[in-house]
Amino acid sequence: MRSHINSSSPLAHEVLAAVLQVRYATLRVLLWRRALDPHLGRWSLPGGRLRPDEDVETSIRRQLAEKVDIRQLKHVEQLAVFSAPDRVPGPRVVATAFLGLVPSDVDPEVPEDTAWHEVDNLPRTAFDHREIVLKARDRLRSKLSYTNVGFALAPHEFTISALREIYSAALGYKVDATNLQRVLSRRGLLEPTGHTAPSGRGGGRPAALFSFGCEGIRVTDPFAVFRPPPSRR
Amino acid sequence: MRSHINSSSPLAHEVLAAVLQVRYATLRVLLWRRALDPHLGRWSLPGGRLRPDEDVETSIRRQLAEKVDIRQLKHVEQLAVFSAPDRVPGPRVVATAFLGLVPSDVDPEVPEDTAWHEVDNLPRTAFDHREIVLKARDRLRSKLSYTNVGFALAPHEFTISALREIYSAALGYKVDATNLQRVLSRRGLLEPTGHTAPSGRGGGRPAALFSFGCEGIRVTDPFAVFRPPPSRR
DNA sequence: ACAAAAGTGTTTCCCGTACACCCATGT
DNA sequence: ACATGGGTGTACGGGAAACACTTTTGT
Repeated sequence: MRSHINSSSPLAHEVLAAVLQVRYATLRVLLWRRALDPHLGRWSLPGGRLRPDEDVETSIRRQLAEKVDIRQLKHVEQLAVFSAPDRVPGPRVVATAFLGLVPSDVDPEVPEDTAWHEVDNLPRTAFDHREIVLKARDRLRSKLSYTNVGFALAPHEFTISALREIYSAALGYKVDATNLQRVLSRRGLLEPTGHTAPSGRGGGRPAALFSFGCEGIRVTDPFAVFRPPPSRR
Repeated sequence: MRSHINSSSPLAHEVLAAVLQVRYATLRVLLWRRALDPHLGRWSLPGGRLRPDEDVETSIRRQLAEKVDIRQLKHVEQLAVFSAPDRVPGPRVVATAFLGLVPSDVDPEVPEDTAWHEVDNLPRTAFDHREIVLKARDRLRSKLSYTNVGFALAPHEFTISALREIYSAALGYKVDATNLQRVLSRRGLLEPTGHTAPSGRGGGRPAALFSFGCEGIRVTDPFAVFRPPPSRR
């Protein structure tokens, strides 16, 4: 029988975040170099202990504020719990992992011991952090296709080809600019701003600038199959 | 600076599971009546404290074994962490919630204080358990369309119309038997067993029996859009 | 014969893709 | 003029939904 009075086996709880950004046509993650002994010098995810008065999301936002300007974090979502008893040496720590997204146009001031790393070319990481990063990448990849998360990776204003670079880098393969525009337009996500970007060195037609109308994640393609019957009016 | 030595603010961690089953054309969840004081008498999710030597999935499987035959649990997956500081009265408890699925043909012996309840007509529940159940339901609904989770709700052998009842109950609206068969066949999930079911009281053609070939969850419709280019050979 | 339930065929629609073609600008 | 990159139009294919039609049983 379980009881809420019998408080057996308390343990520590940490929150970690894989903060992702697309830059230089690559998907990157924010890591910091450990300054303490277990796995000293290895790269690890930002985060830390859960405090008594905060829930996990509040906690990760607070802790990330030390690394990046919190307003630049356009999206945060729970990833999974990592709880293998030996996932860190010493006393047991259960971790709640998050996925965070930062638009590609911001270059946040990060502390000295912190740096961006290519997700597809990770350095040696501490503990199970590599696994967490890869899970974050996979989550992002699937959500790009059926939600509007793209807004959290894109600058406020962008050309279609810039957006194409972002989607391509995140997904790991080239997407067609034409169809990207068509799909996002059909879903009502793309708003023309009226502005245009100057054409590049070799000439070329100046590109129109767009922005994502909506803030906040939304499912845009909820049911691939077994759709509910269209609501009669 | 975070440290793995400075073990500040330990707390308790519990694991909970929303175990779902379709029966009598309704989606049901396994709840048990609390015998202890905080929220005594209210219905709550099975689960309990995480032990020092187990990860969360091992823990929930162990604890569910007290309620249902573990072999009947066809699918288990993490749902989310619930961590509001005041989610339970008294000392703080963080919960990792799971979704569990049981096929519709098993009628497990459940302890006396345990019973199935309609998900769409829940009784008063303890703590935040209602929220957890609804989240489990929503997760199941979306996964039915792009994965093969259906296998975890269906009996080993079934007719298409029986399967239709299951999908309809889980999704909350009628699905077309014809298209259900076509979609699942196209995805290579349905295997004809060769057997047929006897026809009902009013006659009617006897139905062919099918089974899901695969055990274990698989994504069957990975990318709605932005598909990777077909791999050249 | 008739009703009932299962299964099949056909049609339609929509979405995503591929690709050819047109447009605007710099040199 | 011509190269360069942006944008549009069109045609194709596939998957899913809707629904009529056929098949097989019981009464």
